[in-house]
Amino acid sequence: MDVSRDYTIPTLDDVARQAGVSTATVSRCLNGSQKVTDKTREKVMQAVEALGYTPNFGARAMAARRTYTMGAIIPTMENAIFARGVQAFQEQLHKGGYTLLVSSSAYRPELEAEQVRALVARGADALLLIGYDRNPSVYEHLERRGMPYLLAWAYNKDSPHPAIGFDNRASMATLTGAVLDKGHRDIAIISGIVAGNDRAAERLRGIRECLAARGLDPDKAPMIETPYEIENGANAFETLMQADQRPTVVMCVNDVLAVGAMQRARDMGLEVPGDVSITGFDDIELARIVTPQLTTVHVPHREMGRLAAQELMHMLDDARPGVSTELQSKVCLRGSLRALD
Amino acid sequence: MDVSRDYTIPTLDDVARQAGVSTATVSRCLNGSQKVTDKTREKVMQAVEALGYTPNFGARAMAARRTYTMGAIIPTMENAIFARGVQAFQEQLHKGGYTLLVSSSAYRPELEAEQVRALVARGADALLLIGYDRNPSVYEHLERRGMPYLLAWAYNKDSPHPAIGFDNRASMATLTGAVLDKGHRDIAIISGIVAGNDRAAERLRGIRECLAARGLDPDKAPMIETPYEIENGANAFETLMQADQRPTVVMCVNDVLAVGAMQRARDMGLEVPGDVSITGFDDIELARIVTPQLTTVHVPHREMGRLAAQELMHMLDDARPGVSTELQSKVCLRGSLRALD
DNA sequence: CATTGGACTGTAAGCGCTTACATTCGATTC
DNA sequence: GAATCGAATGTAAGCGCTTACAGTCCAATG
Repeated sequence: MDVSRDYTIPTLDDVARQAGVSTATVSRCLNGSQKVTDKTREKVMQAVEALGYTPNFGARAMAARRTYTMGAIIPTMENAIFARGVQAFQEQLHKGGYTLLVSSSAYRPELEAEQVRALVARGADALLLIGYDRNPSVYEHLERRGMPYLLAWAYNKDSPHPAIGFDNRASMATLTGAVLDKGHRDIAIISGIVAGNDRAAERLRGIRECLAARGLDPDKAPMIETPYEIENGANAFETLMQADQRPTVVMCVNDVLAVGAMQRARDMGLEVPGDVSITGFDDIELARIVTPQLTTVHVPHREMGRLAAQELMHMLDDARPGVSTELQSKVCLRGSLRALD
Repeated sequence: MDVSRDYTIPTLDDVARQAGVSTATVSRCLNGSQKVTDKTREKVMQAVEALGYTPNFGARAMAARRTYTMGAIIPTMENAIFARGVQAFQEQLHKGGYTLLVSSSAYRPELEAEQVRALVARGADALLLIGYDRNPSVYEHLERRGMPYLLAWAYNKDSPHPAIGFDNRASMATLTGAVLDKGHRDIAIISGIVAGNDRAAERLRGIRECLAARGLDPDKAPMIETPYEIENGANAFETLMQADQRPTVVMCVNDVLAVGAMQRARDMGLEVPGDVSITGFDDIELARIVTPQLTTVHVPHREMGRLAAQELMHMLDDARPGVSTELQSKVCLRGSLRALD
């Protein structure tokens, strides 16, 4: 008798023995196959209950070669940029009987590649990734194993990769237009790190193109590039405001940076929007919590998440390639942006 | 020739064949065993590279009966209450070579039980859970399989379960004392749902006990119990402020509710803290972002996460039961609480 | 009553990996 | 040069599950 452990993890065999049937029958019960008598099913379920049996996921995955698990790799969990979208993604998956595994790449490309491998290794049936820019070897790895994937938070009609998102460049251009319409000409920019981040890059481009189209020189607009953190937004703002010619508006490439800017403005004793206007992008929850509320671009996060889940499940069910979808964003004018007289 | 798929997922066997060695040798290379010649190792690594091989996690878990994966089940990912702690938890685990799997129970006990099973099934070596209150069957299930676990965000010296956290009741009592010291006597309370949530329950108790100790009747303090959502905090605040005798301070059981309250105060045209003071609990990032900054209780989230990871890894390494640790919280007096004249 | 067919159940072959144990191979020692 | 021994490598037995295929059973049929 083995004394070292007085507990045993019950297996399918244990259940089968206890119920007096074969393992195949137990498996069939557990997987909702019709070909089981009610009487048998009941016996089995009782045994399962009595033993406190839970199927071993790894074994099941290996035998069935299907896990009903989706993987998602997002650049960050620390700030809320992706929270709502992922939440909706997961809710929709849940309805379809799928489980979601999320991991974060901290905006580091090599980490993303590692996470992809990890999720693939864990048997994810398909993957959700953010944006287009990444090492080609990642796409290669995915192709090589025939792993279905979908990109989100970006849309580029010229790309071969299936994606569901919106046009970051055009959205930001629209917002910039609105800022110019308010009479602003001295614009400063706080951007996220552009390398390996097409969303940030496209948004920045959107501002510059709009400025150029309106006859302003984009290169004249002071710009700071900094990682997506509230604190960084605050520091960047402070630096920008120390220039000889202060900007009348600071446009941030996302809400997190913008909130940091607002915070520092307050700490510096500057009124928003009286002394300086501030804009963001994403319309995360924070945008409405700050005082004044933040002018930003609303992204249909929830819908994007939901549709991404649907598309991925269809791809799997029908074994067909992914289809891209473009969603619309919307500029939200709120208190942080004022009209110049 | 199989035409239906032109890709094949390489296996250990493929690598072994390509490298001209046995699967055992390949496995040894991959798992860092010393017993391999440098020459052999090199051959193997080349084959791995050439084939783009990634080990199948499920198979590995099954064979090795160890996954180097920890599971954590937190009540919510949607608001940031647990974000920093979990982040630190995961960083520390990473240093020890562990991977973290997180899932959220949405404050629903039955869902938590399901998640526990799911993580166990996925082969988690150990689990991190939040607080004490849960269905006994969960603890039973854990015991039965000999699954190591640790509780966090709460500490109760009388409980048999290993935990790492702080005394929610005493912390809240201290804050309440500070509020009373400022001259407040008309206190209203916004609490989270207490059922199945010992943290909320203890915090509430902390307020009531402090009031009683100071000769005030706890039952006189208006109280609203509502789920942890900004919006709910806002609504509760509005309701409380419609009473005949307005409170001079609204104490919230966590920062999320408090931020909601502040938001609604602003929308109702009430000055904080001029017209009404507001306090929170947790000291999440938001607490410093709102204007005025929130008076709250600082919880050592990061340290808690880090220590939890260490303890769990030690439990696994030494195959020993968990040890409880109590951490200290600290009241942070900030702009949202004013002294009554 | 023998035959047939359909519905359920059982048998057993893997899924891709780790690892105890057996084997081989050199180098060292006498 | 034979014996010895430790290190490197190979062999093969599972880990817990699903599922193709085979087998069984019983009611319906002739």
